[in-house]
Amino acid sequence: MSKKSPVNKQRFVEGYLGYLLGQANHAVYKDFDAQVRAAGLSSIEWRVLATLHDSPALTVSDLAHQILSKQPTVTKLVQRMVASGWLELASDSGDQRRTMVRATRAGIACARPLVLRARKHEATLLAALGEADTAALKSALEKLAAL
Amino acid sequence: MSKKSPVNKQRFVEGYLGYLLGQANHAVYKDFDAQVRAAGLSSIEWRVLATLHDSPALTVSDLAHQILSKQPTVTKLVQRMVASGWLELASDSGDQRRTMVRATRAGIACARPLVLRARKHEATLLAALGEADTAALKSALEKLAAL
DNA sequence: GCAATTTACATGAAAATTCATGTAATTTTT
DNA sequence: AAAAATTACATGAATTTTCATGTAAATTGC
Repeated sequence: MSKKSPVNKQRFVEGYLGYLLGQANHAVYKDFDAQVRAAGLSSIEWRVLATLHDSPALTVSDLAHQILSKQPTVTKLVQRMVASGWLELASDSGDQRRTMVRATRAGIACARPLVLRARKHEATLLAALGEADTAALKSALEKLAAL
Repeated sequence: MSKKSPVNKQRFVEGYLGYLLGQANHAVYKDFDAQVRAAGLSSIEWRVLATLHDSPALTVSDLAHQILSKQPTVTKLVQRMVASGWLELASDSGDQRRTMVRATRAGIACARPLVLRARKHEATLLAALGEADTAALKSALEKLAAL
């Protein structure tokens, strides 16, 4: 690995917010990813089902926005997930341009145990952080996300 | 867009740490991304140069680890960036298996103005957060990244 | 010091993503 | 109400990423 010097900010990326966020994100996600793969999902498919399993149908664009991906990516991802039986499409009677996407029973069934594990995993992490830090962290992240 | 209800945690992803981190990460990165593209870099190329512009040569694996990517991805990314003149390769006399990667003058010259802008961008964001929240945030993120 | 194992990277084929653009439905202008 | 502009999504081609595996160098065990 690499020797860890205590608070060594020689290099730009050390301490840089973008890098810290990326690292934390990656660290948090990495453990859990194994469980996602074991359930037969890719990371992005998990994000889709985590979003849709307890949500009414979303448009392709809304879904793309929620999972932080681009519209063409999601169009094709959704097509694959429909073929896999995890999602289904419907049209919006009010606006024929829209493609409404929702989870099927199978998709929800696939997501549910993962959601439970995700909650547990999060609880473990947050317990390690402590309540005070957790509250501060979530609040700061929400502020950042809101710009 | 979507109506914002105040603290509505009906849906799983709302308030979920993985989602919050992803959102914050995305929000922070998104503004800045335009400047990266304007400098002729992709996001991942920026990460490489941000890492290498002020660092001694790294192995391909170390670089992959630092930019949170996989080794084959980085091998090929590096090959492209060598062709673009931003990186150069060297061998390690002690271990012939290694490929050492470092930024060229051109790569450093490309990165430097972006680094300045990244610092400014970060300062703006953190100013909006406030000093206390900033300290708490960075500390919590470091803890998370350390597992 | 040789065989077995591990480490570091490269690579080919397959899959996913992205960009640019296309098409159709809706909304806005005038 | 027709034309213009915008919105929502799909798609083809090119690029990038990923997985599985290959190769060569270094390390470990005996």
